[in-house]
Amino acid sequence: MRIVYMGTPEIAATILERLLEEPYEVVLVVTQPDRPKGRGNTMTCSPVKELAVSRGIPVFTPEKLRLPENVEVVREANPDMIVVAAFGQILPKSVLDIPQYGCINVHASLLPKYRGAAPIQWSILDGESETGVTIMYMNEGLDTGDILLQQVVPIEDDETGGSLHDKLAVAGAEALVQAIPGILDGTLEPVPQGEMTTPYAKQLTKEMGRLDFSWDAAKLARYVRGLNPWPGTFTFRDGQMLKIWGVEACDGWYEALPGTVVAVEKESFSIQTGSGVLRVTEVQPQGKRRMSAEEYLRGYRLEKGFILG
RNA sequence: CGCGGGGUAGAGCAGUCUGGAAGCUCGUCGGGCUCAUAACCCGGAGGUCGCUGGUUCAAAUCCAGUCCCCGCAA
Repeated sequence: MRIVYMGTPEIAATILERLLEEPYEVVLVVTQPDRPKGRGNTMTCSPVKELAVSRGIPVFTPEKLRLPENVEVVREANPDMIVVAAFGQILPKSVLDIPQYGCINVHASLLPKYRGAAPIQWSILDGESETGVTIMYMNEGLDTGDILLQQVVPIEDDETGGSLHDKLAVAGAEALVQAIPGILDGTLEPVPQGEMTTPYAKQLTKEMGRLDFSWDAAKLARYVRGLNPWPGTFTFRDGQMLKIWGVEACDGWYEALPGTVVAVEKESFSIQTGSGVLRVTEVQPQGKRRMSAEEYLRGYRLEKGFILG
């Protein structure tokens, strides 16, 4: 069977790598064009492109897939099935109609929950106790196609966006290769999605990581975990950014404004929030590397009563 | 050449502008106090100040180059 694979970031590369272990023929990989990235703005290619190139698979990087000449490239690959995972572009109907077995999408949530760009992190931010992956047919909506297969993944208490991302990448890859035979022989029954019960999992931004200490400590802790490692959470101290990487939500209340440092111990310091206290255990000062709160406190003395934010 | 911060004892920082004997907090080692301690007191070890070259009587500090780490923006 001929497959055209479309995907861009790390999670899509993990899934592609697993797919390549199966006896299908991945004839073309479609991914986002190289972009200037990081310090120095060096041109960087997507993880999916990197993998495809290393395996000698043809790569197509259209700026806009929906342009007719680009659709034609996909058609000429003559795919029996198109597999899409975090591609980053909407597929026009002209592409959806190409393969006889349809366009299959791997999505990192239990649809219809968390349609959108960042389902993994939002499930943590919202305090969900479980999430999962969905294999579905694609249609013209945004993550609205009929469901073929789902797999639940629990969210641990110390789960971070990064750790959950890795788990869902593996789960998604396994679910995909498990689903494909059932799709081919028609034994996997597509089930329409219900109404979405969560807000759209909109794209994450750096600004989302700015901690508002008037929130309750539990929510702040979820943000610190969910936005780790990207985009990360931060506050300010004397105008300098201070990234917050490790925290613990505690009960307790001090007579102090949210954002006030209410306790400084050997290995941590605590901040008053709108409700409860946030105990900080790992930070990163601007221009410095990540370090434990213990290390931080040795050099950057912090006094009780100091206000962050 | 996108903008910017930084590399100083095992760790985290100050000192650099205004060159002139290497400092702070913690750890570590030894001793003391204590019923006891992660607490307190006394004492010690540990650094070619990222690397290379230059200026100078003298460079962590000034100049040039180079390697590495990080933040922002995209």
